[in-house]
Amino acid sequence: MDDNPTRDQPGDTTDATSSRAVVVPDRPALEGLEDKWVKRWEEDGTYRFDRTKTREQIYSIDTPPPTVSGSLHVGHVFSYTHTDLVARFQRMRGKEVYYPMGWDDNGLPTERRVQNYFGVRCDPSLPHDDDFTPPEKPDPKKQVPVSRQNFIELCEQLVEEDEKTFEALWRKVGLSVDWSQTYTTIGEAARIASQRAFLRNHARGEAYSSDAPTLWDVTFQTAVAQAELEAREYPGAYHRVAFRKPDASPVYIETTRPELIPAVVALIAHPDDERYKDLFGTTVASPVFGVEIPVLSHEAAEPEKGAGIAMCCTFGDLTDVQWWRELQLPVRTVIGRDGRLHRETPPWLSHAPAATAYSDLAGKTAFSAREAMVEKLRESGDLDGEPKPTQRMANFYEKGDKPLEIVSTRQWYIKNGGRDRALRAELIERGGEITWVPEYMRHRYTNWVEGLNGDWLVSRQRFFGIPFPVWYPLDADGEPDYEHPLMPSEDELPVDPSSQTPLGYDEDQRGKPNGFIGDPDVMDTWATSSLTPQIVTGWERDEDLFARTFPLDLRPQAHDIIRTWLFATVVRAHHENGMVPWSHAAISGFVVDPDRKKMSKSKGNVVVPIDILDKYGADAVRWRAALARPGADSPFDETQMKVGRRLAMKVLNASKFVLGLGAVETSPAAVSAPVDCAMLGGLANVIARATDAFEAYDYTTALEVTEKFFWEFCDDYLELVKERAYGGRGEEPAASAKAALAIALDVQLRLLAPFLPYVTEEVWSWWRDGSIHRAPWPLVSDLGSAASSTPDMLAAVAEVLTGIRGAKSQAKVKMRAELASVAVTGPTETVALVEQVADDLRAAGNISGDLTFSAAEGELRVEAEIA
RNA sequence: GGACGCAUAGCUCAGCGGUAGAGCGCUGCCCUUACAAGGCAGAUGUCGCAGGUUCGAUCCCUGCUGCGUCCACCA
Repeated sequence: MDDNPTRDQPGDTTDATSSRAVVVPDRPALEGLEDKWVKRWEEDGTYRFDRTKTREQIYSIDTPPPTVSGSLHVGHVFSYTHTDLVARFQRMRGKEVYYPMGWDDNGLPTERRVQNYFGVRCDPSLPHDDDFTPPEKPDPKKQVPVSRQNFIELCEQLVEEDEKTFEALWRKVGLSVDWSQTYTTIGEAARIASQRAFLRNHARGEAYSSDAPTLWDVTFQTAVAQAELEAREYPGAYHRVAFRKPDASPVYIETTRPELIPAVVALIAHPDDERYKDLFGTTVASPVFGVEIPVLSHEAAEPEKGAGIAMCCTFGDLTDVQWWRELQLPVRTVIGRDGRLHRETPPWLSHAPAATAYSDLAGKTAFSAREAMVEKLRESGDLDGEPKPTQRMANFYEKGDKPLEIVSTRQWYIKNGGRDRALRAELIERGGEITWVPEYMRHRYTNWVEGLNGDWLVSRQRFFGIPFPVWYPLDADGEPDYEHPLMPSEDELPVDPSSQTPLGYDEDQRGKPNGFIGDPDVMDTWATSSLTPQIVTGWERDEDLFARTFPLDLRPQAHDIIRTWLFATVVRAHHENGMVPWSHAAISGFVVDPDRKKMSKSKGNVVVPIDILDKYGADAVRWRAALARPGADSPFDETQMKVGRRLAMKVLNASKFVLGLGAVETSPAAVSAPVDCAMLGGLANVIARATDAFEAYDYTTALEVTEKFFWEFCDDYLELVKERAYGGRGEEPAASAKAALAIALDVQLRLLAPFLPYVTEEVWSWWRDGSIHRAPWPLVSDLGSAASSTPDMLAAVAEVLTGIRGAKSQAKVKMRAELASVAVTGPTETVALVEQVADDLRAAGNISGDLTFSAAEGELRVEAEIA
């Protein structure tokens, strides 16, 4: 590893000061600090991970890989800053911080961006074109079809550009990431890890394939998982429809999906429902098609809903799936993967007049088929009244805009406790092993796991993703044998079954009888990102690194993906490692717009981070981010950035002043004046409180405590000791003030360093060697005996100062105005404390006449007379 | 419908058994030799509602109301 001097743990800071020239600029400025230090930190390897450290010395972070196909908004900047605050604190506490960065470039969002950006679409049937160049001007209406491989190449090309932009932004924000430790979710390490973990899941029986009803997005033509669902309002209408008993009398059901009447397999009511008890076991005829349908009973039927008796189709909703499974009903599928009714007439409708009726629906989308069906029901007299419009909730794929259908397909699943009580209990217990920040976020996890209704569907019928390392043998008829998949050994990974062959087969046997086919599916992006702990720590790739970093210390992420990313990650580590992958989960809130609405591109309320960073500076933006407590949503208010900027400016100016006095000696032994000791006593409390807060991941309190002290330090203490520090009352009193100033500055810079990495580093460079970000976090013991046990003294003196300033403000004179007399009265003890600082007060208040102190009833009072 | 969170100054938020706090904003003053993209000073509240516990409740308990988030809800 490198042997850069900045890497040395400090200890060199104390002797560095004496031998080194202190260079304080005349006009310190915030402008240019970011470029300067980003460059220096890179050159010096300030945040480079030292892998010689042991697990106990290391603090490791499972950073969320941002989706590079999207754009970063202020919310990202805030939450990544939160992680960086913790990283910087831990680093200064002496931990070697393992802080990598990943890019999530895998999956559907990238595909969509590539389609729009280049004006292409993937057609897997096309051969690869070596010389392909995308159209110069992408035409969204006429996307050029390209082969799967060309498409993936374009994905990789675009993603690389995006990643550079993202990295530049993160560097500017000041993330103390080790930029030599990056990964992508489509990169080789991720591909190998994903396939290896899958092979092991499969070998242990945790992954299986199954041909079963699946939630299906007809736009993207892929299966989706429960975790990717979003319930949305969707306009529909109740249709009251008659099924006919053998005597032709009607049994009315209500449905919002009359187009599924050709797919009805049963009518179902609750077993205790008196209205339908007599019908159980009999059959009725479906309207229009006249198919004979059994009437059955099932507990899941709800008497209050609709007519109390439901038509069960394969498949309209998840209740249908339950009935179909539990009542062992036949499959009568009419909706295909493209969301249209099958073009061929289904066998159970092959008789006249059903076939004729169906031919009018064949090939139509669900929407048009519904209209056509309603017309037929009207004609046949089976529609009772008019359809009643309603807003119903329907499941959507979170990225899609058409309601999901349920289609029977073969898919890969990973067991997640959704169908196994014992596993579910184990996973809930794993959630309990994690320290949640904030604590109440654990409920989101528990709730989700308790509500699971099936295993985790991990296969997607897409292109830009990690393929399943699976082939299937074909029988003599060319039919795949899904029960006996062919899998590679781990040392062959990564494999692409569409271009590589399984052991014992030749490429020319692909797709031939007695040959093989590759599994065409890719893994869902969560199936890869659920392995980020393993990917970043070098699981099965770099056992040495793995031993030093796994399980990790921290998983930072937002609350909306607890059910997806966090839970999936726990599932994988539980299966593979038998433990939770990290000890802490820190959950960030969102940045919302001033109306408390979540920022989203479609609402047009997204704030672009680079503009804010350029305008106020990274330190200011980080300061604002730090005020958002873990888990709490935070409204974006640009005016608050100004406050952060002012703090950063104040750090520069106050430092310039202190160091300009020549106050650079930080020996506590030189501090003798009681008020100096009192100030350091207050600072000792601040160190203790900020440290405790940071240890508990409460960076907000750490900042508040530190910042409050800093402003008081500037407004009161600096003003108070200015004259004395200039040497107005002799050398020893001046030396005490200067030492106290230098110590306080040194400590406060370090306390502020995680929040304001740029200004603190800048000031540090004026008088210290090495990076402040590798300096040790301050300890109360650094202040030695100089910190007095009466920090109240400074507060009392500040109150008198305020009284003096108030008198001048009221008299509308300038603050330097001379005072003829000042009388301080109040509680005996407080007055006694203040009296010890009489000389400083006299100088700070420019009191030329009497300054008297006397005990009196009531609060501390200051009477001042203008000269 | 379920879970969780929130409700304190105009705004954003601290506080959490003992006389209500900060920053922003607002008002006034000050070109002060660290700082005018500044400094100083000042005003501002039935601490959501109703009960209970307590000598005492913004704080603890119960209920309610409102807001937010996640989940469930397709007959």
